[in-house]
Amino acid sequence: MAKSPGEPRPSTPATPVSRRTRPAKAALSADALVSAALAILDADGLEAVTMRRVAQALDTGAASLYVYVANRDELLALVYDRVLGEIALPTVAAVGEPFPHWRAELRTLIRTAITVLGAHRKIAGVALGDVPTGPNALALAEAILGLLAGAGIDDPTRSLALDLINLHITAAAVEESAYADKAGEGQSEESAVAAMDETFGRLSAADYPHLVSMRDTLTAGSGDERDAWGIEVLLNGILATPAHG
Amino acid sequence: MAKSPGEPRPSTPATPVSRRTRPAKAALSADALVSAALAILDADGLEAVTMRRVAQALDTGAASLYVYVANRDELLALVYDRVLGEIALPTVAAVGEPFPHWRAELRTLIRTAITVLGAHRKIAGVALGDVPTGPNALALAEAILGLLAGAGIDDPTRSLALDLINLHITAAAVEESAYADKAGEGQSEESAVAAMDETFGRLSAADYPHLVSMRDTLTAGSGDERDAWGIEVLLNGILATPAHG
DNA sequence: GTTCGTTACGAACGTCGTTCGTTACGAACA
DNA sequence: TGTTCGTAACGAACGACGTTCGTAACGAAC
Repeated sequence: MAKSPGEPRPSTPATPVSRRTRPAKAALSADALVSAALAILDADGLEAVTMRRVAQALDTGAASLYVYVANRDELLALVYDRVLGEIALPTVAAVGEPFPHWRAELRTLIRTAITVLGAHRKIAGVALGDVPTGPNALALAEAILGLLAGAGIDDPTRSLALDLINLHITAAAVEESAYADKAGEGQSEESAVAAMDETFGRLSAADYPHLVSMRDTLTAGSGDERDAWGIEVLLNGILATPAHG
Repeated sequence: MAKSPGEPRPSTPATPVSRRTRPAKAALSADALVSAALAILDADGLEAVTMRRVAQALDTGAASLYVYVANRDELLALVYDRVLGEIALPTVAAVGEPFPHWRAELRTLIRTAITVLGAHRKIAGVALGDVPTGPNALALAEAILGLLAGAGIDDPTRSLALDLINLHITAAAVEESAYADKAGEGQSEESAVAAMDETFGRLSAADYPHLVSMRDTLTAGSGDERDAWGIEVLLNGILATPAHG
């Protein structure tokens, strides 16, 4: 990259070759930054999304990015909202109207959200804590609320349920992408399971009777099955637990 | 604390003043690193836990830490397990025996875990994805499994429930500490709520009917209430959702 | 008293996020 | 047409990061 830092700037440049000499250079914009950052994220992971790397992809310098984005965290928040935009949202009944298919729709929505977020490395981690308020985050929240309303759930319970569902989506997505990362890093999925199995095998049955007795069960089951079960637990639990319980 | 870096090492040191000249210097150890790291974590947050800073607290150089710890991530994993050790664990019935108080105990355990983890900044974030296998993490898992067994839940369901509960604990803890961080950063909790309220106030009722209609409800309720409700949802949902659905 | 393996550590490498002062541009105006 | 001027763009630099390397200091063993 940077050439030798020795020459401090030629006082009489032979050619005043500005970068603008290059003809068709797309204008910078926040959207362009997000696209570049997302591409790097998918290719090399969250920590590879550095300001320098994004700038390089856009054929410019890192300093130029700060015109469109306050800092790296803001850029990542924008990337997160862009990813949320990939989630297909159901059309939802109007306020006050029941919606019979709410359960199937909500199940699919949560599932899709986890899958989509999980497919983009650990980007979901940026949402843990920073209540996201991007347009796509709001649209997702609106859809979830609509489906819960269609189920006839009252306002206070719906508010709690929205938070819980959002929390579960982001957490499950982070976990899912963490697994995928590990599988891609060299160790196969099987070797990861084997390592876990070995950890349990080493445990003393006196200290950890339940863990040892469940050794086989703990490492069984695919991630998809666990995801699906978790969603059912959430839905069943929400229906069974009115606020002020 | 390094002195001025100007002199590159005197060829004939007037005093061969080694750091060992200092008399009572506690010996380094992994435990000492973890203690120092935890103190910095609590005082200044996760990102302040740098190798240099930990070394400084131990009156040594950053390079010395790598004798006891492979890298920063491993140190953070150790810190995480240390924090898990603060969680009071219930004594649990033997395998096969029912345990009538399982629900109250499990509720308290989950609540305590979230509170303890949440009290140590965003340390819980290091556990999202990296299935923790430290001694305290195993003990916590054993306790949860024991309580679930006391409830008479079958093996496959218990395995799924353990994962789900762990996921919820870590996610809820991260969120809780994120709130606390924000409150400590200057903006009070009220101003954070006010900002959120304003965000909702700006929304068009045509685009986000449910969000707008629930504006008041969404910002109501304390974090503790939300936590408690989430735990009930989990417990009710687990009971209502046997594996193989 | 000398050797030897281990622990400790200063210095350095490459990278990061971010800021600063300056340059180059294109539209507005004379 | 010629000039001005706000702003986008950028190279260089700052301070800090994780980590590695070669060397120095130590305690134990002989």
